[in-house]
Amino acid sequence: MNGDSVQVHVLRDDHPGRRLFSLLGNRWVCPVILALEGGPRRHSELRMMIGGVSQKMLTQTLRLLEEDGLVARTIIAGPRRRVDYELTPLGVSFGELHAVIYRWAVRHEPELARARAAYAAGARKEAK
Amino acid sequence: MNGDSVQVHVLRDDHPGRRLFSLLGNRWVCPVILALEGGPRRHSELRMMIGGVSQKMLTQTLRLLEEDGLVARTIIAGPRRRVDYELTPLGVSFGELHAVIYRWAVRHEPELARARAAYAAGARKEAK
DNA sequence: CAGTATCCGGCCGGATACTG
DNA sequence: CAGTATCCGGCCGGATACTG
Repeated sequence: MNGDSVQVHVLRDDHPGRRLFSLLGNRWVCPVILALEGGPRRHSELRMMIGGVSQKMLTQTLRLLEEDGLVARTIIAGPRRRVDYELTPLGVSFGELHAVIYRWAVRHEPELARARAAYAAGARKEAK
Repeated sequence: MNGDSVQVHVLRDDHPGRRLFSLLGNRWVCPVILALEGGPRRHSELRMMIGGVSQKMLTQTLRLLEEDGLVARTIIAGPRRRVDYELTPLGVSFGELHAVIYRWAVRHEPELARARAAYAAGARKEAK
């Protein structure tokens, strides 16, 4: 609630939210989280669910999420080895946060589109 | 609420939230928004408030926010020309969203730290 | 299948010099 | 002051080849 106390911390490079923000900005983090909301998935299943992701980027993203404890990786040994990925409770909570942001985006989409159109149309003329 | 409908859209490259997420991940967007929550500021004031930002990055970030209608740029002509930046109503709303994310980060910080420590300590050994 | 290992072009962001 | 214009190194992410 106190804007000042938030400001002091958030302006620093290592504040608690920094890593979270960069996680949110990551191209594949949100798609992966969403794909996992339906339950545990294997690497190959995820690749098919998420269009356009390369094998390297998918592995990299999964490691990142694993490191932050949002995703758990389980190896099931046997004649046909398999590897499952699933959301941890923390990952589920993160998914809810994601939904909040997404809803904000959807709600304000018209305003955002209008602003961009105005800017592109040359609102910058008078600024120049 | 319906996870499926969100999923369908968010997996695409051009969904409404995409741009917002990349905005949140931007290194300087949040610091600038926070610095502007105290009222209109000039370029040079912002540079001093936000440690470590270069002149180029500050200008670039302000243009980005201006383009999305989160920040308004006003030129006050006169013998001593000056340029003010301030949050639009949309920008203020965005700041509130930011606070929600920040609070999530603070609340879950202990869990995140624990997960990272466990990962670094070699939770990956058994995975290898 | 679920990765690791390389190569490699493109973009991002910092430093520096210059302008109305 | 509030920028624009360049240069330039480093990292990010895709493509490709190889492995247990």
